[in-house]
Amino acid sequence: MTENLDATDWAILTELQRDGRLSLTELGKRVSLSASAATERVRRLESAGVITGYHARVDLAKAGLPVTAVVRLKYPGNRHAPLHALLRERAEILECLRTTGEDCYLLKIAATSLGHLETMVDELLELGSTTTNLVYSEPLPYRGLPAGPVGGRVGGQTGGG
Amino acid sequence: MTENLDATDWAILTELQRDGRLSLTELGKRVSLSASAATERVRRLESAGVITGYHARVDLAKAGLPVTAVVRLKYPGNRHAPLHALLRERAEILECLRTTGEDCYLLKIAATSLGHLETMVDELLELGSTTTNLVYSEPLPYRGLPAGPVGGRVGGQTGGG
DNA sequence: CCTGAAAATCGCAGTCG
DNA sequence: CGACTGCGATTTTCAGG
Repeated sequence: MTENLDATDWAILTELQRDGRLSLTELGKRVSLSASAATERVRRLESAGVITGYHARVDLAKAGLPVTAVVRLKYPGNRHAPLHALLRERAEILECLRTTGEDCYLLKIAATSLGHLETMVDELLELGSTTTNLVYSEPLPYRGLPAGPVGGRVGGQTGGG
Repeated sequence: MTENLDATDWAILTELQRDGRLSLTELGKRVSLSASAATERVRRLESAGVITGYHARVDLAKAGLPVTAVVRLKYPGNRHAPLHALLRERAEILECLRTTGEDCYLLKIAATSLGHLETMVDELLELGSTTTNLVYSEPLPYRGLPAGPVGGRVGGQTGGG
């Protein structure tokens, strides 16, 4: 499952999470590898599915979406189709997690205004009951994963396949 | 606030959100601009703070963090310092949102195991009471913002302050 | 915003440890 | 088998229109 990443792989992941547009030459320098060696490592991480993609991050407020909210959706029954359709259709839904607990789904929504958010919530209310919380701020701007096989390997068994 | 983005800017944002490593040449082609014009647009979006960065996305499970959880933190009083310290210290905390509602903070945590998650939650319990939900799956893999000044400009006033 | 040339980078070979 | 070196193509960057 975990593709057995060594320290160099982790260094690469850290750098590319920090700056996804890093040239392979510069990346090589930072992890003490030649450009071609770094390239091969990166290609391997990509095809192994460890790196799933590279994306620009956009400031929501500056892009005209000053309202962010977290909506929890309590979804009776198991008919996922309508929700999935909504996820595809409404690009304002930035993220959707299916979770344990009373609320089956947790959605992160960006809106142009409270009115806009209200419209979005109304659409969700056709599926189930919702709990909405506005987002004041994001105290954790951005950061990648822990750099390396995380220190806290507590209770290590991840379910020995 | 919103830096007055035109259709071309939005096209650029869409492309770069989909593939952050797109060459400026290729980007130019896709938005019908010369490479240098595309470059200037991108530079402008970057320095205006609309594009906040470029990041590689990593598959959590493949990187050895198969357990993801959402933890809501009910934080009595207004002493933010200890939490902020924890956010800096613990890279397992992927995201932190300060929200309205009974729970002041919402955290997204990645862990190597349930035991590891338990340790994380214990640390948070020193700050306040928590509600934890495991994440089954993420039905919405990745997607950028809505392409353009969002259709639903409903109730347009974003609160004139 | 486009054209055009210099510099850097990328991708592909080949070769060594 | 994994990592370093040399050449052609592409891309980036900077000047000028």
